[in-house]
Amino acid sequence: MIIEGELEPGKRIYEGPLCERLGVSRTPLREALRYLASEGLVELTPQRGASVRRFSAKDIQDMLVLIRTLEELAGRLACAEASDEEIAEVRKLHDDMLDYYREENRLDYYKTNQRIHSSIVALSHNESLIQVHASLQSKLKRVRFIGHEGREKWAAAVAEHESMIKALEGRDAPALVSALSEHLEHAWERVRDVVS
Amino acid sequence: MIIEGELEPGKRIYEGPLCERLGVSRTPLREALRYLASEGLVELTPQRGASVRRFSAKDIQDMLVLIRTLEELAGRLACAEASDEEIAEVRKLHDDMLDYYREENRLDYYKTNQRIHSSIVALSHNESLIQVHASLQSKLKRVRFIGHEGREKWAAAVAEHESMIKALEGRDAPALVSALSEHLEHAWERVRDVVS
DNA sequence: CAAATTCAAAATGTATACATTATACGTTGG
DNA sequence: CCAACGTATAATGTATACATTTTGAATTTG
Repeated sequence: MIIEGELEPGKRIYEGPLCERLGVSRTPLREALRYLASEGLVELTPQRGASVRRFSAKDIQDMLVLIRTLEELAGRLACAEASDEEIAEVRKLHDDMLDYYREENRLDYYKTNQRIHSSIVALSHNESLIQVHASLQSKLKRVRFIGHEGREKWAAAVAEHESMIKALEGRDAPALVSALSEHLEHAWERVRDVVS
Repeated sequence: MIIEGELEPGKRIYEGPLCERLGVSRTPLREALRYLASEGLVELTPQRGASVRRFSAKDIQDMLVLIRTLEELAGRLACAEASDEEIAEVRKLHDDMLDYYREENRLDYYKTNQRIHSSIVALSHNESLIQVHASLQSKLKRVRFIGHEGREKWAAAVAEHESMIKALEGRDAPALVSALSEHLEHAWERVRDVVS
Protein backbone atom coordinates (compact mmCIF):
# COMPACT_ATOMS: atom_id res chain seq x y z
CA MET A 1 0.00 0.00 0.00
CA ILE A 2 2.89 2.34 0.67
CA ILE A 3 4.67 1.45 -2.55
CA GLU A 4 1.53 1.82 -4.60
CA GLY A 5 0.84 5.21 -3.10
CA GLU A 6 -2.34 4.25 -1.30
CA LEU A 7 -0.78 5.48 1.91
CA GLU A 8 0.63 8.95 1.35
CA PRO A 9 4.11 9.91 2.62
CA GLY A 10 4.07 11.79 5.88
CA LYS A 11 0.54 10.68 6.66
CA ARG A 12 -0.08 8.87 9.87
CA ILE A 13 -1.08 5.23 9.87
CA TYR A 14 -3.94 4.68 12.29
CA GLU A 15 -4.00 1.13 13.49
CA GLY A 16 -7.73 0.84 14.07
CA PRO A 17 -9.01 1.63 10.58
CA LEU A 18 -6.20 -0.31 8.90
CA CYS A 19 -6.98 -3.36 11.02
CA GLU A 20 -10.57 -3.22 9.94
CA ARG A 21 -9.58 -2.87 6.29
CA LEU A 22 -7.15 -5.79 6.42
CA GLY A 23 -9.31 -7.98 8.62
CA VAL A 24 -6.68 -8.62 11.28
CA SER A 25 -6.28 -7.52 14.85
CA ARG A 26 -3.86 -4.92 16.05
CA THR A 27 -1.23 -7.36 17.30
CA PRO A 28 -0.04 -8.74 13.94
CA LEU A 29 -0.49 -5.35 12.31
CA ARG A 30 1.79 -3.75 14.88
CA GLU A 31 4.38 -6.46 14.37
CA ALA A 32 4.26 -5.76 10.65
CA LEU A 33 4.65 -2.02 11.25
CA ARG A 34 7.73 -2.67 13.37
CA TYR A 35 9.15 -4.69 10.54
CA LEU A 36 8.43 -1.97 8.00
CA ALA A 37 9.96 0.58 10.34
CA SER A 38 13.27 -1.23 10.43
CA GLU A 39 13.09 -1.49 6.64
CA GLY A 40 12.70 2.27 6.60
CA LEU A 41 9.33 2.45 4.94
CA VAL A 42 7.49 3.72 8.00
CA GLU A 43 8.54 5.95 10.83
CA LEU A 44 7.71 5.19 14.45
CA THR A 45 7.37 7.95 17.01
CA PRO A 46 6.89 7.01 20.66
CA GLN A 47 3.35 7.58 21.87
CA ARG A 48 2.41 8.63 18.37
CA GLY A 49 2.54 5.45 16.38
CA ALA A 50 3.46 4.97 12.76
CA SER A 51 3.53 7.28 9.78
CA VAL A 52 4.59 6.74 6.20
CA ARG A 53 8.20 7.72 5.83
CA ARG A 54 8.69 10.78 3.70
CA PHE A 55 11.74 10.76 1.45
CA SER A 56 13.38 14.01 0.49
CA ALA A 57 15.16 14.44 -2.83
CA LYS A 58 18.45 14.07 -0.97
CA ASP A 59 17.26 10.85 0.64
CA ILE A 60 16.55 9.42 -2.77
CA GLN A 61 19.81 10.62 -4.25
CA ASP A 62 21.66 9.12 -1.30
CA MET A 63 19.88 5.82 -1.79
CA LEU A 64 20.79 5.81 -5.46
CA VAL A 65 24.42 6.59 -4.68
CA LEU A 66 24.42 3.68 -2.28
CA ILE A 67 22.62 1.25 -4.55
CA ARG A 68 25.02 2.18 -7.30
CA THR A 69 27.98 1.25 -5.16
CA LEU A 70 26.27 -1.95 -4.10
CA GLU A 71 25.58 -2.98 -7.69
CA GLU A 72 29.14 -2.17 -8.69
CA LEU A 73 30.36 -4.50 -5.97
CA ALA A 74 27.81 -7.09 -7.00
CA GLY A 75 28.95 -6.84 -10.61
CA ARG A 76 32.57 -7.51 -9.68
CA LEU A 77 31.61 -10.46 -7.53
CA ALA A 78 29.17 -11.81 -10.09
CA CYS A 79 31.82 -11.98 -12.79
CA ALA A 80 33.94 -14.07 -10.47
CA GLU A 81 31.34 -16.18 -8.70
CA ALA A 82 28.40 -16.78 -11.00
CA SER A 83 27.91 -20.03 -12.87
CA ASP A 84 27.19 -20.08 -16.58
CA GLU A 85 23.67 -21.31 -15.91
CA GLU A 86 22.94 -18.39 -13.62
CA ILE A 87 24.20 -15.94 -16.20
CA ALA A 88 22.04 -17.62 -18.82
CA GLU A 89 19.00 -17.04 -16.65
CA VAL A 90 19.75 -13.35 -16.43
CA ARG A 91 20.13 -13.28 -20.19
CA LYS A 92 16.71 -14.85 -20.46
CA LEU A 93 15.20 -12.20 -18.23
CA HIS A 94 16.88 -9.60 -20.39
CA ASP A 95 15.37 -11.07 -23.55
CA ASP A 96 11.94 -11.08 -21.91
CA MET A 97 12.45 -7.47 -21.01
CA LEU A 98 13.29 -6.65 -24.61
CA ASP A 99 9.98 -8.17 -25.67
CA TYR A 100 8.12 -6.00 -23.20
CA TYR A 101 10.05 -3.02 -24.48
CA ARG A 102 9.02 -3.70 -28.04
CA GLU A 103 5.41 -4.19 -26.96
CA GLU A 104 5.71 -0.97 -24.96
CA ASN A 105 4.42 -2.92 -21.97
CA ARG A 106 5.79 -0.58 -19.34
CA LEU A 107 4.58 -2.41 -16.25
CA ASP A 108 6.10 -5.78 -17.13
CA TYR A 109 9.18 -4.05 -18.48
CA TYR A 110 9.57 -2.28 -15.19
CA LYS A 111 9.08 -5.43 -13.15
CA THR A 112 11.52 -7.42 -15.25
CA ASN A 113 14.00 -4.60 -15.07
CA GLN A 114 13.92 -4.77 -11.28
CA ARG A 115 14.27 -8.53 -11.38
CA ILE A 116 17.33 -8.28 -13.59
CA HIS A 117 19.05 -5.96 -11.18
CA SER A 118 18.13 -8.21 -8.27
CA SER A 119 19.34 -11.24 -10.18
CA ILE A 120 22.70 -9.71 -10.95
CA VAL A 121 23.10 -8.89 -7.28
CA ALA A 122 22.09 -12.45 -6.45
CA LEU A 123 24.92 -13.71 -8.64
CA SER A 124 27.35 -12.20 -6.16
CA HIS A 125 26.38 -15.02 -3.79
CA ASN A 126 26.79 -12.54 -0.98
CA GLU A 127 23.71 -12.88 1.22
CA SER A 128 24.18 -9.62 3.11
CA LEU A 129 24.63 -7.71 -0.10
CA ILE A 130 21.53 -9.32 -1.55
CA GLN A 131 19.41 -8.37 1.43
CA VAL A 132 20.63 -4.81 1.73
CA HIS A 133 20.09 -4.31 -1.97
CA ALA A 134 16.58 -5.75 -1.79
CA SER A 135 15.70 -3.50 1.10
CA LEU A 136 16.93 -0.42 -0.72
CA GLN A 137 15.20 -1.39 -3.92
CA SER A 138 11.89 -1.80 -2.13
CA LYS A 139 12.21 1.71 -0.77
CA LEU A 140 12.96 3.05 -4.22
CA LYS A 141 10.09 1.16 -5.81
CA ARG A 142 7.64 3.86 -4.84
CA VAL A 143 9.75 6.49 -6.51
CA ARG A 144 10.53 4.56 -9.66
CA PHE A 145 6.89 3.64 -9.86
CA ILE A 146 6.28 7.31 -10.57
CA GLY A 147 9.35 8.10 -12.60
CA HIS A 148 8.31 7.27 -16.13
CA GLU A 149 10.83 8.06 -18.75
CA GLY A 150 10.42 9.43 -22.25
CA ARG A 151 10.90 7.27 -25.31
CA GLU A 152 14.48 8.22 -26.08
CA LYS A 153 15.61 7.82 -22.45
CA TRP A 154 13.85 4.49 -22.37
CA ALA A 155 15.83 3.38 -25.43
CA ALA A 156 19.02 4.50 -23.75
CA ALA A 157 18.18 2.49 -20.65
CA VAL A 158 17.61 -0.61 -22.78
CA ALA A 159 20.95 -0.08 -24.50
CA GLU A 160 22.66 0.19 -21.13
CA HIS A 161 21.08 -3.08 -20.10
CA GLU A 162 22.34 -4.67 -23.30
CA SER A 163 25.94 -3.76 -22.47
CA MET A 164 25.45 -4.97 -18.92
CA ILE A 165 24.42 -8.41 -20.09
CA LYS A 166 27.19 -8.57 -22.67
CA ALA A 167 29.78 -7.68 -20.04
CA LEU A 168 28.35 -10.22 -17.66
CA GLU A 169 28.43 -12.98 -20.27
CA GLY A 170 32.02 -12.10 -21.04
CA ARG A 171 32.76 -11.93 -17.32
CA ASP A 172 34.29 -8.56 -17.98
CA ALA A 173 34.08 -7.04 -14.51
CA PRO A 174 35.33 -3.54 -15.36
CA ALA A 175 32.91 -3.29 -18.27
CA LEU A 176 30.03 -4.55 -16.15
CA VAL A 177 30.84 -2.15 -13.35
CA SER A 178 30.98 0.84 -15.64
CA ALA A 179 27.76 -0.20 -17.39
CA LEU A 180 25.96 -0.55 -14.08
CA SER A 181 27.44 2.67 -12.85
CA GLU A 182 26.37 4.59 -15.92
CA HIS A 183 22.93 3.05 -15.76
CA LEU A 184 22.36 4.12 -12.16
CA GLU A 185 23.81 7.55 -12.83
CA HIS A 186 21.09 7.99 -15.42
CA ALA A 187 18.51 6.58 -13.02
CA TRP A 188 19.09 9.58 -10.82
CA GLU A 189 18.71 11.95 -13.76
CA ARG A 190 15.42 10.26 -14.59
CA VAL A 191 13.90 10.62 -11.15
CA ARG A 192 15.50 13.94 -10.28
CA ASP A 193 12.83 16.03 -11.93
CA VAL A 194 10.04 14.04 -10.34
CA VAL A 195 11.10 14.29 -6.73
CA SER A 196 12.44 17.82 -6.45
CA MET B 1 22.03 -10.47 24.94
CA ILE B 2 22.74 -11.86 21.49
CA ILE B 3 25.80 -9.68 20.99
CA GLU B 4 27.19 -10.50 24.40
CA GLY B 5 26.75 -14.19 23.75
CA GLU B 6 24.15 -14.78 26.42
CA LEU B 7 21.89 -16.21 23.77
CA GLU B 8 23.78 -18.79 21.75
CA PRO B 9 23.64 -18.87 17.94
CA GLY B 10 21.21 -21.43 16.59
CA LYS B 11 19.43 -21.72 19.89
CA ARG B 12 15.75 -21.09 19.99
CA ILE B 13 14.37 -18.07 21.81
CA TYR B 14 11.39 -19.08 23.91
CA GLU B 15 9.11 -16.18 24.49
CA GLY B 16 7.73 -17.23 27.85
CA PRO B 17 10.98 -17.48 29.84
CA LEU B 18 12.47 -14.40 28.19
CA CYS B 19 9.36 -12.38 29.05
CA GLU B 20 9.68 -13.38 32.66
CA ARG B 21 13.37 -12.48 32.69
CA LEU B 22 12.79 -9.08 31.12
CA GLY B 23 9.63 -8.31 33.01
CA VAL B 24 7.48 -7.56 29.99
CA SER B 25 4.62 -9.36 28.36
CA ARG B 26 4.80 -11.26 25.11
CA THR B 27 3.39 -8.52 22.91
CA PRO B 28 6.28 -6.00 23.13
CA LEU B 29 8.80 -8.83 23.16
CA ARG B 30 7.41 -10.21 19.94
CA GLU B 31 7.53 -6.77 18.34
CA ALA B 32 11.17 -6.53 19.35
CA LEU B 33 11.89 -9.97 17.90
CA ARG B 34 10.35 -8.91 14.58
CA TYR B 35 12.59 -5.91 14.61
CA LEU B 36 15.68 -7.98 15.32
CA ALA B 37 14.66 -10.40 12.59
CA SER B 38 14.65 -7.67 9.98
CA GLU B 39 18.02 -6.55 11.29
CA GLY B 40 19.21 -10.10 10.70
CA LEU B 41 20.14 -10.95 14.27
CA VAL B 42 17.20 -13.28 14.72
CA GLU B 43 15.64 -15.84 12.44
CA LEU B 44 11.88 -16.35 12.37
CA THR B 45 10.33 -19.61 11.28
CA PRO B 46 6.55 -19.82 10.93
CA GLN B 47 4.91 -21.79 13.70
CA ARG B 48 8.28 -22.17 15.32
CA GLY B 49 9.14 -18.75 16.56
CA ALA B 50 12.51 -17.11 16.85
CA SER B 51 16.04 -18.42 17.06
CA VAL B 52 19.40 -16.69 17.25
CA ARG B 53 20.76 -16.34 13.76
CA ARG B 54 23.81 -18.47 13.17
CA PHE B 55 26.49 -16.91 11.01
CA SER B 56 28.77 -19.11 8.97
CA ALA B 57 32.34 -18.11 8.18
CA LYS B 58 31.16 -17.18 4.69
CA ASP B 59 28.38 -15.02 6.12
CA ILE B 60 30.94 -13.10 8.11
CA GLN B 61 33.36 -12.78 5.25
CA ASP B 62 30.52 -11.53 3.05
CA MET B 63 29.55 -8.98 5.65
CA LEU B 64 33.13 -7.78 5.87
CA VAL B 65 33.39 -7.51 2.10
CA LEU B 66 30.24 -5.44 2.12
CA ILE B 67 31.20 -3.25 5.04
CA ARG B 68 34.53 -2.64 3.40
CA THR B 69 32.86 -1.37 0.26
CA LEU B 70 30.50 0.75 2.34
CA GLU B 71 33.33 2.35 4.26
CA GLU B 72 35.25 3.00 1.05
CA LEU B 73 32.24 4.86 -0.29
CA ALA B 74 31.83 6.66 3.02
CA GLY B 75 35.49 7.67 2.94
CA ARG B 76 35.16 9.23 -0.51
CA LEU B 77 32.01 11.09 0.48
CA ALA B 78 33.45 12.17 3.81
CA CYS B 79 36.45 13.85 2.17
CA ALA B 80 34.06 15.87 0.06
CA GLU B 81 31.22 16.55 2.47
CA ALA B 82 32.55 16.70 6.00
CA SER B 83 33.16 19.98 7.81
CA ASP B 84 36.44 20.71 9.54
CA GLU B 85 34.68 20.55 12.91
CA GLU B 86 33.36 17.07 12.19
CA ILE B 87 36.79 15.88 11.18
CA ALA B 88 38.24 17.39 14.34
CA GLU B 89 35.79 15.33 16.39
CA VAL B 90 36.92 12.14 14.73
CA ARG B 91 40.50 13.12 15.44
CA LYS B 92 39.54 13.55 19.08
CA LEU B 93 38.03 10.09 19.17
CA HIS B 94 41.21 8.78 17.61
CA ASP B 95 43.35 10.42 20.27
CA ASP B 96 41.13 8.94 22.97
CA MET B 97 41.58 5.57 21.36
CA LEU B 98 45.34 5.99 21.41
CA ASP B 99 45.14 6.60 25.15
CA TYR B 100 43.17 3.40 25.63
CA TYR B 101 45.73 1.60 23.48
CA ARG B 102 48.60 2.80 25.62
CA GLU B 103 46.69 1.82 28.76
CA GLU B 104 45.94 -1.54 27.12
CA ASN B 105 42.29 -0.91 27.93
CA ARG B 106 40.87 -3.27 25.35
CA LEU B 107 37.19 -2.73 26.02
CA ASP B 108 37.22 1.04 25.70
CA TYR B 109 39.67 0.77 22.82
CA TYR B 110 37.27 -1.53 21.07
CA LYS B 111 34.24 0.67 21.70
CA THR B 112 36.05 3.80 20.55
CA ASN B 113 37.30 1.95 17.49
CA GLN B 114 33.71 1.16 16.53
CA ARG B 115 32.66 4.74 17.15
CA ILE B 116 35.43 6.03 14.90
CA HIS B 117 34.28 3.87 12.03
CA SER B 118 30.69 4.90 12.60
CA SER B 119 31.73 8.53 12.78
CA ILE B 120 33.61 8.40 9.50
CA VAL B 121 30.56 6.86 7.89
CA ALA B 122 28.44 9.59 9.46
CA LEU B 123 30.65 12.19 7.77
CA SER B 124 29.32 10.99 4.44
CA HIS B 125 26.03 12.66 5.37
CA ASN B 126 24.31 9.82 3.56
CA GLU B 127 21.55 8.62 5.85
CA SER B 128 20.94 5.32 4.08
CA LEU B 129 24.61 4.49 4.10
CA ILE B 130 24.81 5.33 7.79
CA GLN B 131 21.92 3.05 8.64
CA VAL B 132 23.05 0.11 6.57
CA HIS B 133 26.52 0.38 8.02
CA ALA B 134 25.18 0.53 11.56
CA SER B 135 23.04 -2.52 10.97
CA LEU B 136 25.97 -4.49 9.60
CA GLN B 137 28.26 -3.36 12.38
CA SER B 138 25.79 -4.50 15.02
CA LYS B 139 25.75 -7.94 13.45
CA LEU B 140 29.52 -8.07 13.44
CA LYS B 141 29.78 -6.87 17.01
CA ARG B 142 29.25 -10.35 18.32
CA VAL B 143 32.10 -11.66 16.22
CA ARG B 144 34.53 -8.87 16.89
CA PHE B 145 33.68 -9.14 20.54
CA ILE B 146 35.38 -12.51 20.41
CA GLY B 147 38.17 -11.74 17.99
CA HIS B 148 40.94 -10.44 20.18
CA GLU B 149 44.12 -9.71 18.40
CA GLY B 150 47.71 -10.22 19.47
CA ARG B 151 49.95 -7.33 20.43
CA GLU B 152 51.67 -6.89 17.09
CA LYS B 153 48.43 -7.04 15.11
CA TRP B 154 46.95 -4.57 17.51
CA ALA B 155 49.80 -2.17 16.85
CA ALA B 156 49.27 -2.59 13.13
CA ALA B 157 45.58 -1.78 13.51
CA VAL B 158 46.44 1.39 15.40
CA ALA B 159 48.87 2.40 12.69
CA GLU B 160 46.20 1.86 10.06
CA HIS B 161 43.89 4.10 12.04
CA GLU B 162 46.58 6.75 12.18
CA SER B 163 46.83 6.86 8.37
CA MET B 164 43.06 6.93 8.11
CA ILE B 165 42.83 10.03 10.25
CA LYS B 166 45.73 11.70 8.47
CA ALA B 167 44.13 11.07 5.10
CA LEU B 168 40.80 12.36 6.35
CA GLU B 169 42.33 15.54 7.72
CA GLY B 170 44.08 16.09 4.41
CA ARG B 171 40.84 15.26 2.60
CA ASP B 172 42.84 12.81 0.54
CA ALA B 173 40.08 10.50 -0.63
CA PRO B 174 42.26 7.90 -2.41
CA ALA B 175 44.52 7.61 0.61
CA LEU B 176 41.58 7.31 2.98
CA VAL B 177 39.93 4.69 0.82
CA SER B 178 43.03 2.57 0.63
CA ALA B 179 43.66 2.92 4.35
CA LEU B 180 40.11 1.84 5.17
CA SER B 181 40.31 -0.93 2.65
CA GLU B 182 43.55 -2.27 4.04
CA HIS B 183 42.20 -2.01 7.57
CA LEU B 184 39.12 -4.06 6.79
CA GLU B 185 41.13 -6.56 4.79
CA HIS B 186 43.10 -7.19 7.96
CA ALA B 187 39.91 -7.32 9.98
CA TRP B 188 38.96 -10.43 8.07
CA GLU B 189 42.35 -12.00 8.72
CA ARG B 190 41.92 -11.28 12.41
CA VAL B 191 38.52 -12.95 12.74
CA ARG B 192 39.09 -15.68 10.18
CA ASP B 193 40.73 -18.05 12.63
CA VAL B 194 38.04 -17.52 15.23
CA VAL B 195 35.01 -18.31 13.14
CA SER B 196 36.18 -21.16 10.97
C1' DC C 1 11.95 -54.80 20.32
C1' DA C 2 11.15 -51.27 17.08
C1' DA C 3 7.96 -48.39 14.88
C1' DA C 4 3.86 -46.03 14.77
C1' DT C 5 0.26 -43.68 17.18
C1' DT C 6 -2.00 -41.08 20.39
C1' DC C 7 -2.40 -37.72 23.76
C1' DA C 8 -0.86 -34.12 26.83
C1' DA C 9 2.01 -30.26 27.64
C1' DA C 10 3.85 -26.24 25.85
C1' DA C 11 4.96 -23.21 22.27
C1' DT C 12 3.52 -19.81 18.80
C1' DG C 13 -0.18 -16.94 16.44
C1' DT C 14 -4.11 -14.01 17.12
C1' DA C 15 -7.68 -11.39 19.36
C1' DT C 16 -9.37 -8.72 22.99
C1' DA C 17 -9.26 -6.03 27.17
C1' DC C 18 -7.04 -2.65 30.02
C1' DA C 19 -3.79 1.33 31.05
C1' DT C 20 -1.60 5.27 29.65
C1' DT C 21 -0.77 9.13 26.85
C1' DA C 22 -1.81 12.52 23.28
C1' DT C 23 -5.30 15.45 21.04
C1' DA C 24 -9.07 18.40 20.30
C1' DC C 25 -12.76 20.99 21.66
C1' DG C 26 -15.43 23.58 24.82
C1' DT C 27 -15.31 26.44 28.79
C1' DT C 28 -13.73 29.89 31.79
C1' DG C 29 -11.07 33.75 33.34
C1' DG C 30 -8.40 37.81 32.34
C1' DC D 1 -11.71 38.58 22.30
C1' DC D 2 -7.88 35.77 23.24
C1' DA D 3 -5.47 32.68 26.01
C1' DA D 4 -5.19 29.11 29.23
C1' DC D 5 -7.12 25.36 31.42
C1' DG D 6 -9.77 21.15 31.92
C1' DT D 7 -12.24 17.43 30.29
C1' DA D 8 -13.71 14.02 26.85
C1' DT D 9 -12.33 11.33 23.08
C1' DA D 10 -9.34 8.50 20.76
C1' DA D 11 -5.02 6.99 19.85
C1' DT D 12 -0.96 4.07 21.22
C1' DG D 13 1.38 0.77 24.58
C1' DT D 14 0.91 -3.36 27.29
C1' DA D 15 -1.07 -7.42 29.31
C1' DT D 16 -3.93 -11.27 29.19
C1' DA D 17 -6.91 -14.74 27.23
C1' DC D 18 -7.97 -17.90 23.56
C1' DA D 19 -6.98 -20.86 19.33
C1' DT D 20 -3.95 -23.50 16.75
C1' DT D 21 0.15 -25.97 16.01
C1' DT D 22 4.18 -28.28 17.34
C1' DT D 23 6.66 -31.44 20.26
C1' DG D 24 7.86 -35.02 23.19
C1' DA D 25 6.96 -39.02 25.59
C1' DA D 26 4.30 -42.79 26.89
C1' DT D 27 1.64 -46.40 25.07
C1' DT D 28 0.19 -49.57 21.89
C1' DT D 29 0.79 -52.63 18.06
C1' DG D 30 2.98 -55.50 14.47
